[in-house]
Amino acid sequence: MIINKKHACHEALVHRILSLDIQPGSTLDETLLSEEYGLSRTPLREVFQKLAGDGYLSQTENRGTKVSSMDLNSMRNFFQSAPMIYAAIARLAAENASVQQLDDLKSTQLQFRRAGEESETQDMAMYNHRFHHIMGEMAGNPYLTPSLNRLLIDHTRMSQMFYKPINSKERLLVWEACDQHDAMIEAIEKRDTSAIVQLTIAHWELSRDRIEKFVRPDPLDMDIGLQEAGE
Amino acid sequence: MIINKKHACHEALVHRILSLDIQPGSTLDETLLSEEYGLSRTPLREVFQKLAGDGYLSQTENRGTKVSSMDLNSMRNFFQSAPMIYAAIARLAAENASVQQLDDLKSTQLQFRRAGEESETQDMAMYNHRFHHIMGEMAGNPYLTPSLNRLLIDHTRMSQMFYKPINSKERLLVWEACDQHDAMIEAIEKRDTSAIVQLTIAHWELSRDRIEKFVRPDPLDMDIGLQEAGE
DNA sequence: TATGTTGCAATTGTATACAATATGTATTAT
DNA sequence: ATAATACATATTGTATACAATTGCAACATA
Repeated sequence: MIINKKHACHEALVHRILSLDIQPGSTLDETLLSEEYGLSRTPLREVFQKLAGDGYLSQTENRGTKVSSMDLNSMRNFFQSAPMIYAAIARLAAENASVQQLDDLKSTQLQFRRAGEESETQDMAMYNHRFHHIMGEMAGNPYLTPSLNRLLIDHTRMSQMFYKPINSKERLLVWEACDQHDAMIEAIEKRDTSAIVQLTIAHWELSRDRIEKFVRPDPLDMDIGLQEAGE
Repeated sequence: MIINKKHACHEALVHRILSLDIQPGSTLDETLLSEEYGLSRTPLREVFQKLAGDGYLSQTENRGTKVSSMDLNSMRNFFQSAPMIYAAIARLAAENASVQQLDDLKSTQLQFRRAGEESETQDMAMYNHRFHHIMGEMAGNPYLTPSLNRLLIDHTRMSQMFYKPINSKERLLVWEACDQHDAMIEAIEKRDTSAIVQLTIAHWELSRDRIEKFVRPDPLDMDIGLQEAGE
């Protein structure tokens, strides 16, 4: 293997956290995981420290390590700050993106679209995550990327929570989001800052509406609703 | 002692980095520091990991730990993103501050002013740092605070670099900044969001102008300048 | 002289044993 | 029966020995 066990463990944990395989708020067992990934507790703890620094985990002294929780309060904060950061990152990305980064973004977008065609919702969420993570790298602003990455963690986890089962109507929205990615790539290539900001806001609103729609779905048929209320 | 050696080491390193006692870009010796702070390499490395996660240090695999550098590029990024984050944090702080946090802020401001009266520039920079750090806690937005705290690290370090020797004219600006702090406290107390944003922008511009003034000072007397150029 | 190879010293990374702290359970006293 | 204490167990934190990697320098070779 090219990369070492520590990296493998790090990547695996990131994936498991983003995919909600390990639920928000659940505590991690050092001994168990160290055996699972074939390393001793010392390097595993270092992985924990790094993941905690990146916002995946939260550590309490003498009381172990938990996966960062997602309560109502953090969701409120999320919706409050995401648009600003996303827009700022997008503008900087368009200004500073290198060709390698653009290639990286394009190939990620290809994989994202392919996952969409095959309805691999889990993969989609991951490639979407990577897409926006690369945008952060393009921006290259070490003061903003930490915020972006923390937002992305919870954005991806919400995706997993909220739009796992896709019905036929919602599929259209997925393709719209996918097309927006393509448009964003084009805007970055042209260094069109106003276009990328516009697109990013539209992209955000689409995502937000989907989440909102899931949280507050169309009400049931009145008759049924009243019957249930009167039971 | 109340807190343990690990915390003490963490605090000490933070102080030494912010005060430029350890210069940006310099590498840290694990063995040396572990002896200095009386702990073994394992917990010291954990301190390193945490400080790296917070942006104080940067680690490269198999190649040790360095204090985060401050080059021209990072300064550009700093000036680009600081106002946005500061303003957003200030608004949220005014909306969400608790009474304990306000008390904390007030006592920090008292210490800041006292340090100013005694011309303890080092202490001033530290209390100023804490002042704005508390504002971040007041905002209570885990997606924005990491960016704020990264900005504050370099903002404080720039203060140390740039306005160490204070001349009589610049003293007035210091008092202006100090008064702005008081006004900010008042605005937070009144939950006056538009006032706090205004004040924060003014506060930022004052700080920025001082740094700019230092980087690009008033030119020398023309005669002298021409003589030197013709030598 | 420039380049590449080999070996040594220094530094970083990992495993494991041990210490400290927390948690759960049983026992005792009221 | 309940509360408090003490003990046992599990988990986290630290020290240290050992392994792996890097960087440097001396040497050889083209």
